[in-house]
Amino acid sequence: MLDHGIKRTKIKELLLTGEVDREVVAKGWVRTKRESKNVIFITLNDGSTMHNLQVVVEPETIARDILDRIHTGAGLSVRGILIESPGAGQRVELKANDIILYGEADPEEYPLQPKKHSLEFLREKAHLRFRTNTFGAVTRVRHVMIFAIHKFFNDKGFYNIHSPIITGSDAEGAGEMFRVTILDPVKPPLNEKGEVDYSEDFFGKPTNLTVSGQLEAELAALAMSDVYTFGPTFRAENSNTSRHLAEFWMIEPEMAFYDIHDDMDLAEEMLKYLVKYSLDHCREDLDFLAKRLEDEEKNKKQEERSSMGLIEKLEFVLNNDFERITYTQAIDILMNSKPNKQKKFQFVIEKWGADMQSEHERYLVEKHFKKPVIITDYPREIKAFYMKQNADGKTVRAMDVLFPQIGEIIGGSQREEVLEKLRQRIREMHIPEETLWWYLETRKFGTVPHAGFGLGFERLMLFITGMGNIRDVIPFPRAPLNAEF
RNA sequence: UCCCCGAUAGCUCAGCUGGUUAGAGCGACUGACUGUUAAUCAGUAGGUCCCUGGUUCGAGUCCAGGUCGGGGAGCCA
Repeated sequence: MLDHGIKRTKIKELLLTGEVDREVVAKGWVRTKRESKNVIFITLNDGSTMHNLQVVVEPETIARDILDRIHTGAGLSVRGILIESPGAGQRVELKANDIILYGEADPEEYPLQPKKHSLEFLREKAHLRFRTNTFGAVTRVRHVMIFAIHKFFNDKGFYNIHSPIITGSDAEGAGEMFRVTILDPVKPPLNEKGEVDYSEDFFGKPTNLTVSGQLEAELAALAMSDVYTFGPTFRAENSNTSRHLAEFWMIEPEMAFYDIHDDMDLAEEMLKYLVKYSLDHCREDLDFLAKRLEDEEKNKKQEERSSMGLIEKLEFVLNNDFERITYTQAIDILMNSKPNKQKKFQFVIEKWGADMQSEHERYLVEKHFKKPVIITDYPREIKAFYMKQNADGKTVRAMDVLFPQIGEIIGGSQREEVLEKLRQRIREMHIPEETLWWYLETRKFGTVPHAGFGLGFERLMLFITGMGNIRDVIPFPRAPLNAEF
């Protein structure tokens, strides 16, 4: 678009290069306007950076009618000369010669006024919250993390696999699924028994949205060696927490010839890579989010305040090895812990085999080790059918990576590659074997040891940005009773 | 799904043991002033006190049910 006869330059570039005394065009949305007799200041943002461009207008140069209609939220194009700023606070500013007002924003109605808004309020305005500093920063960081994930795997020779979003198998066992159907919900076709006849449905059988791409990733890994998926994942659980979504994005690498230790090494290397990448490429946005978090912490009671700032927390993860312990060791630590002995835990650990609650995970990560912890070799009874069974007959080669505040950020395992052991586990868990025939054939033909894990992308985003609610790190969160926008 | 808390102006909130015209700050608007930085100062407008029912002479306030939101738990990533 050449509305002013000159190509538009993004604000990030205008501020970065700082080449003054040249004619440029900037486009964006008004954050604030300050008006006085001899000069008007318009603060413009176009999403390319946290920072705003200060547009300076001498009232007589621009039609009064236009100036009166510019308010917070309006969309404009400004042609002018980029000059050194005489004022403090910015190096350069744009002295306007011409302004095109694309769209007004009636200040009586526009919800985002130049003041602090609560995240809860902004969640209800998800269509406009991209225009706020906080959500703009989160959006930029989110993009950089998506890119870094692909770069990490690409540099290591992994292949990205698009696993299916609609699936005919409900054997993954990772949670409640969303049904996909074109049948009439009021009058579905029925069979002789009076049940819904899915042979009449689009796929000729019941289908759902995927809860995991892992099983398909395994198929690919058992030919391509190293693969990963990065796609949307759907869980129809009635989860109402700040850490769960009904629709989220998951990264699932799957590697042939990896054992559980290789798997852990990769998980740790990847998390550190992503943290470092964010510090190297999103520093301004992270500094802003750190400041935001700090201000928020000031309103908290002393004992609830976190001991580290956002940047320190990220650097801490980067500079320390994750603690690796077995489930058995974890249970020992917990059973001998003060809160357990004094019955301070809501769920007191009494014996080996108990499932760990988040209070226990939090104790290990935040109190005992004070750093990320990887727990391995869980009792087989509390883990999925596909996990590699240990020789002790009691445990499986699972690993969970636990992070402060968010808890489980990664769940993974070495996979059971021995056909008979896998079959036996499937039967014990009453999973219909025939629905997994294709999965089992990879163990029948050229099976090899392999491993993988799942990283919840929005959980990573929580950690990187320091945001407290998962609904604020994804543009349009889907959660129970919430599918607006 | 369970436990706890909340819903009052556009936003964030105050409103005592029920009492007559429901308040503040911010934002918006108007004016003054100013190379300003979420400017400053003065003024103006703005309310179905979430919904339904109940108790009462009288309900923003008390009770019951519901809806929505937040925190925690479970499920998990």
